[in-house]
Amino acid sequence: MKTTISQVSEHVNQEVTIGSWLANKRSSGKIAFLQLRDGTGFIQGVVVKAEVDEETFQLAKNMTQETSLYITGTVVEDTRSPFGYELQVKQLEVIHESSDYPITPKEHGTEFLMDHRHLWLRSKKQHAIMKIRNDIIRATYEYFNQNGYVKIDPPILTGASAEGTTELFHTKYFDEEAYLSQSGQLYMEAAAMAFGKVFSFGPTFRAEKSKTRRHLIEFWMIEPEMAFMDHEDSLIVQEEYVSYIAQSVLKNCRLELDVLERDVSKLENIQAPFPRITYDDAIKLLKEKGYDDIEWGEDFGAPHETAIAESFDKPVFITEYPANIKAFYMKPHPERPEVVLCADLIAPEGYGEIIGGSQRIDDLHLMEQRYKEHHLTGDAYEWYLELRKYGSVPHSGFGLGLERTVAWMSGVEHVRETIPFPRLLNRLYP
RNA sequence: UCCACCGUAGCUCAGUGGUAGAGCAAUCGGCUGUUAACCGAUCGGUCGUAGGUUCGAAUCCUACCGGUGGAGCCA
Repeated sequence: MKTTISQVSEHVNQEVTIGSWLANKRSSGKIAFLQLRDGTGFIQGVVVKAEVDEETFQLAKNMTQETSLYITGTVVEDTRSPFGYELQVKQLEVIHESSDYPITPKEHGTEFLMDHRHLWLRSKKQHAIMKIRNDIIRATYEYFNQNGYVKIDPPILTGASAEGTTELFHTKYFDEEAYLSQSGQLYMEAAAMAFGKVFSFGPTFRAEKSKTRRHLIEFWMIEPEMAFMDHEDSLIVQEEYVSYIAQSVLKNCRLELDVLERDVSKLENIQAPFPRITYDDAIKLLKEKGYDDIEWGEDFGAPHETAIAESFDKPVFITEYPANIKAFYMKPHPERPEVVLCADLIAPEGYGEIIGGSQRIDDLHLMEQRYKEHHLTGDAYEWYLELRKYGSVPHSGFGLGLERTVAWMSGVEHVRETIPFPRLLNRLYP
């Protein structure tokens, strides 16, 4: 009977056939251990010389790394196996013999692994990270669908940008100039006015020459936008959603977290509500901690964010930033117009900013004033202004960076391992 | 873009002025419970590129190319 490694627990003491690849092997004169993978998991096949014909045993002994094969044997429970099960092999059928597979069981450097990303994805740790990524995406759809959101897909080719400050990728749109989307937000605001509560999930592109463990040139963002919800309502959605993801990963990815040696107590702690600190108090906190390289009105650097996050045992919201260091569309605080109704969610353990969100300006005249201040002119922005003209309502939204979230949940050091084929500074291949 | 460090065998690295090394991988042999298995043998190099100093350069100097870590910017 054909099955997969993930299904073997349902076939104990039965004979099964599994299409698989040889990840590694060990052998002695009379027994061979085949470490097999099939995409759904990893299992060990045991080939005992006395129990198979000579040809099969020789085949097992000489099999090369990453050879593809159909393996037939009896599923047995065995406590010596990390998966709880083993395959007592009866028969081997090689599909394709691999030779000189470059990624060996020993250590490799970053450049070599990145050059072989198409093969690196096969290894156990990368496999675990991608499974966690998949579960976070699945949990995202589940959470927003359960809470009455409609998934809306903003365009990737755009004629305008949400935040003019960051560098954009330029491209030709026939005879016009176009940009690759760096955020779907403006379109999601239009969608919220049509569907109430919406969310998007898609790639975004930033032509920033960033070179840190938290940056990718191409990354995926989840951007909910909610009509009739103010800043406070939005924070509640954010902490509920992030908690939902964390608990989902804990429930569905135990094996993967184990492979990654993730300290699960850190994930168990991700439960709403999250602590909040205003920008004003964050500045005070930093001063108390001895940081004298920042003044009110300046944005936090990575070390500042980490220092603030270290003061809390959960992710923390930093709220109400000065208006002049934030995006033009953010709504000013009603009593303090020098700050805006926004929040960044900072993850613990140095994973940095996971979410940026705000209540949006809903007043036409104020938005027109912001347009003037930011020199936003031309047709590209006209439609966005119209959203404030035809039944404008209070609304809020946020953007969650998927790769940073995956890195955080998985406990991996660098976001380049959290996307199948990362686009980095100076890396467009494979 | 700036700062720091690194480019030596397929991979990970040692070698700091006097004949190019180890472990892993690969190939051959041994081993009945291995967990990055182990033991023996074999194979494997224009020391990133170009120039300079020197009797002699992987080693010292200059430039360039590539990489890694960090900063800024951001999710």
